[in-house]
Amino acid sequence: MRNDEARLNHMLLTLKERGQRITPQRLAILRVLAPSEGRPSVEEIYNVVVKDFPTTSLATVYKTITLLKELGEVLELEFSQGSNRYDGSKPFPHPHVVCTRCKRIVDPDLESLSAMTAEVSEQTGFKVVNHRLDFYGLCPECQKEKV
Amino acid sequence: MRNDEARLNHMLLTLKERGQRITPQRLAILRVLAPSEGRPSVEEIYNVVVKDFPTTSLATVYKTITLLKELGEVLELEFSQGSNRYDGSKPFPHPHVVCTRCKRIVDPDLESLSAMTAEVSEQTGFKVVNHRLDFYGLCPECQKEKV
DNA sequence: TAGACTTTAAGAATGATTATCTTTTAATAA
DNA sequence: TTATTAAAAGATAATCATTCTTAAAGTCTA
Repeated sequence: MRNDEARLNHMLLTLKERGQRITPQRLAILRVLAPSEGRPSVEEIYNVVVKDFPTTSLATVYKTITLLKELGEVLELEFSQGSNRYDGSKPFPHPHVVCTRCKRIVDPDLESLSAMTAEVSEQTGFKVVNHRLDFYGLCPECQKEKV
Repeated sequence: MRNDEARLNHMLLTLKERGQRITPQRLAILRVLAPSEGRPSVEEIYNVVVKDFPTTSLATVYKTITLLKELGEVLELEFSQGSNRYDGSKPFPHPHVVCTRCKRIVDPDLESLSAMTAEVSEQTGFKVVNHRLDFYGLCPECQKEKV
């Protein structure tokens, strides 16, 4: 997909601008994160990268992710149980819809989001700068399944 | 507050109905959870309970929380770093507004919520059964602070 | 009160993440 | 191209919330 390539190049540019080195391991990690299909966990990224660079350490993946987070080039989806997941494709806050059965994640495009953010500010006086909006339920396919 | 007492009684009733025992430790835990001011962590609940029952174990608090979650009497707020927090006062999904500076949490009453849920269903075909809607930003007081 | 079953307490185990420390390497300039 | 050097990688230990295990204590019922 053309878009993934653009994301990869953008991430590379950001690293260079900040004086960060482009190592083979980092490039391999970026290649996994740029499309971010399935929003991989650190473990999953590691499993891909280790095929090409067998000496890669989990610590390297963790450190690269931390760097990318600081640069605003990856979105961390936190889960208190199980591992966190990472989206390098859309590294800004956005709503998710998660199927609790097959674990599929969809990014809806919600017109009502700006209205809700406005309502939050108006009602609480908060200056909203970030959000985590996740909806959980059954996707169309899983609704058809019996059990 | 009258309301806290009603919550406590409701929780006790639920436990009894399900054939669960009301032990002194459990009662002490419920007393902390019913008002849920500050949405305490397991550690914080433990620190209160251990004053009256010095032999109490952290495991007991964890097990009671697990039981209450199963009975739908407490809402778990997950955080991948730091501990989870628990709301026994409003044990159903509801939006939060969190101050990233002073950590204060406010429950807004959002009219736009039903519209957004409808938009999610319409657009994705998901049957939405749950959500986690958290907004992060600065509360009015913290906006006034300089740094 | 005895017996059966729960719950508690204490500490070990787990698992994701972070920290530490040594070795290796990418980027720069001679 | 090579030497230099600060950054990054790799290996492994440490951390910390949570879960598990097992034995002792408590609760309820007959």
